[in-house]
Order: sequence, then structure tokens, then C-alpha cells
Amino acid sequence: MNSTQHKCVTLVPIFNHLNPEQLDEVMAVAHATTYEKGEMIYRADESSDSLYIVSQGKIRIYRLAESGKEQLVRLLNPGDFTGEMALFNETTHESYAEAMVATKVCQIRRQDLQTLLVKFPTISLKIMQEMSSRIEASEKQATWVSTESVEARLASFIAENIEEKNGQQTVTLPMTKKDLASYLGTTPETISRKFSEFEEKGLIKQKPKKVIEVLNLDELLLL
Amino acid sequence: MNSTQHKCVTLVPIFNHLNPEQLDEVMAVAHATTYEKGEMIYRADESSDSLYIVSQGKIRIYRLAESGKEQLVRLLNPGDFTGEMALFNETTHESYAEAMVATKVCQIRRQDLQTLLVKFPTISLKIMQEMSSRIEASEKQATWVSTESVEARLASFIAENIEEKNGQQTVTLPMTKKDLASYLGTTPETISRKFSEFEEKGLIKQKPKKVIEVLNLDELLLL
DNA sequence: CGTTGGCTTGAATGAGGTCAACGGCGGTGG
DNA sequence: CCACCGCCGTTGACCTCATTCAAGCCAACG
Repeated sequence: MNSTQHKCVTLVPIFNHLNPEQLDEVMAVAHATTYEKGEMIYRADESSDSLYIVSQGKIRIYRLAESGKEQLVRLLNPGDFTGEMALFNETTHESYAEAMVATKVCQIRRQDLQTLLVKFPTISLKIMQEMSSRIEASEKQATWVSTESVEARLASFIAENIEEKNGQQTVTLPMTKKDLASYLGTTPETISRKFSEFEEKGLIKQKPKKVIEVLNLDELLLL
Repeated sequence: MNSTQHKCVTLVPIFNHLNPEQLDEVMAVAHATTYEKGEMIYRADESSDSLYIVSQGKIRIYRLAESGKEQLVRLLNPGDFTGEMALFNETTHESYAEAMVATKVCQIRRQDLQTLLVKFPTISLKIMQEMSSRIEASEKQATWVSTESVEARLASFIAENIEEKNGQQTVTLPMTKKDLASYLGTTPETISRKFSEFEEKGLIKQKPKKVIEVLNLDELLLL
């Protein structure tokens, strides 16, 4: 049991309510793995038998449609986890997980996890909490894509990611515009055009380094 | 503890692995409620504090987009449950639940459920299993809507709901075409047209009572 | 028997996808 | 250090799929 494993477990929200002794048990079955930028953590159709918890770095979860088009499902930041699907249903992955930067992942095998869950029921509560918000996000996403225009979706995305920075409202895109397009269920071209439109209307200002300054949030949300 | 409550609990997959004694504990905190066709079980923005398990009947879960458009999220049949979102996150419902026919629902309050979960950790496993497949369904839905054409989505839907009936491949639509349109993220008009197209091409045959006979599944899936 | 809601069909419109070309930036290797 | 390459992002032109609006039909139901 080395220090990297220790760190990888204690950082994680789903375990941070356990006492040191219990944490030891978790650590005993957790394995740390590191990935280079661009490396795949898992692929669709691979059978999965582990829960993956992000310790450091950033992961892109995406799906491929039959048509070959790629759909960005979500991004994982430190503390987030994935792989729970195939953990409870013994199926294969339906999505791809790719390291966006150098990433450290903490892995717990199905059998070990199930033992932990029965022994420490409160972990389940944390996981269910996380899963329920993921269901919500995903259902919202589905509704969104099928009922709102690209314009409205982009506006909502901006609004949801806004942050106050020395008096200015700004958004720092957590991904490339290409990925944003995929996430919003559209194309890079359309995203580019919509950003330009917003800028022409004086609603936002595009700055370098994926930064957007929001000039008129109210009007943005009326679209 | 009356017989309706008993039935309402024992029928449910998430509890059916418990022994009789444990089931008694579950029954002690479960309340049965009945709803008429068209009655609402819950609405968006209402705070939720219960898990709802369908005992008899059928429930329509849908969302309203800001634009006012309705999106059918899923249907609940006996044994299915809903309400888990607000159970773990203390938020309000984001969707509407409406009884499609006379429906009996079994209700367990948040506090009672959490107690049960800690006491009988295996219930959590069942719930997580269900939640994980719901995540999968929902993410697939989102991907689908944003990457495949209406035609392809409808074809997939048909394929997924196909059943062998005395030598014929048929699909019995579990909902109105209007709802199907909403589920697939399109309009009733488009659904109607696509069905007609499929029929013209000799791929399917529309029959009364929401029955579709599938004549050429292979070609349908090539679309 | 009238009303209601689901379903179908037509015609017009438009949002957004596709295709193509190009500028810029960052990484890589000579 | 510079040249090249590849990918991202942008813009224009075109086109298509699906929505919208409108009208009529049918079956279920009060």
C-alpha cells in the first residue's frame, strides 16, 4: 500500500466520510494507474469489471453513434468516477474513456467493490447520490437536445458555466469548441457561427484561451 | 399492514431477494396509493421525499422544456420505480409523472428508505443496478437524438420492441404515436410520415390496435 | 350525436448540416 | 531555430431534413 494509492482514495467524495481504519480497507483493494494524454482508459464493447475514480487529470467520455458520429457524454475531473454501469450489470462498456491530459486513475474491481458496499453501506448512498444526479443531467441533456434550438442550448451552456472574475462575468470553456459542438449535439461550424452571432449582437466577447466574456446574460437567456 | 401493501412490496425486483422477516420491515414503511387515469403522481418543482414503486398500471414520465415542448422520458410498468433523484439529492422533481391508466403505487419515504438501505445493503445493489441501466438508456437516448436521423431512430425503436408472434415479427406500440414522437424527439406528423414511407417501401405493415408487422427488419436497420 | 383527441396528408419554411477552402497555432523533427 | 504538418476554428454557399401551419378524417366517449 503506497502513498499514491492512499492519496487516490482519500481524495474521493464517495469515501471521504469513512474513518481511517475503513479507508485502509478501501485502499487495500484500490489500484492506481496512470495514463498519458490521449490514452484510452476503456473502449466500447470491452467488458468492464472496475470502477474508475479520477485522481488527477481529466477524462473525456464519449460515444460513437452507428453513423460514426461522436457524441461527447461528459467530462470527468478529479473525484469523479465512471464505469459503474458494467459494474452492476454485467455488460460491456457503451462508451469510450480517453485521458485528455496526463491522468491518474484509481481502480477498484467489481468483486472488491461489492464487498465494500455490503460492509460499508454508506458508500452506496454516496454512489447513488452521484448516480442520481448523473441520471438527471443525462435526461436533461436528452430533453434539451430534442426540444431546444442550438442557439438556446449554447446560451444555457454559457449561463451554466459562468463565473465571476474581478467584476466580469466570464466563461472558460472546459473543452475545445469541437468537443463543445459534440456535447451540444451539433457541429463545430454551427457553434462557431452562433458565437459570432452572439458577439455581433453584443451579448458576449470572445477572448483568447477559450475565454468568453459575458456582456448581457439576461438577453442571452431570452433566446 | 394490509394485503395490498404486501403485494405492492413483494412484487418488486429490488426487494424480492429479501427473506419474509426482512420484507415485513419493508412493508411496515411502505404506503400504497392509487391514481386514476390522467392523475399526476408528482410534478416538476415539487419537492420529493419518496421513492415510488409501480405496483399496477402504467406511468408516463415526461419533462417540459422551457419552450413548453413536452419530452417523454420513459414509461414505468409494474416493478419499475421513480423518484430516486430527489431522494438522494434534496432537490425538487424535474419531471412529471402521470398515471396512464388506473395505477397503484407503493411509496416509501426518504427517511425510511435510507434506514432500510443501511440495514439491508443488498437493496442498494439492486437500486444501483437499476440506476445504472437507466443512465445507460438515457445517455443512449441523448446520443441517439443528436446523431441519428428521425428515420434511423424510429427504425431502431421498432427493432428494439420487436416480438415474435405466431411466426410473425410484430411490434405493439406501448404508447400513442404522439407520445412516441415525443419520446423520439420529433413530431407526430413526422412519425406518421415515416411510418407511411416504411410501409410504401414494404418494410412494415401498419395494423389496427397499435400493431406493426415487420416485414423486412434487415433493410429497416440499414436506414 | 356532437365533441375531443389522435392520426394523416399537404405545402411552405427554415434551422442547421454538409462540403469546401483557408488562416492560425502548436507540436515535431530535421 | 525554423519548416512542416495536422488539427482546430472560421466563413461562405448550398441543400436537405424536419418542423410548422393548416385542414380533414376517424374512433372513442360522454
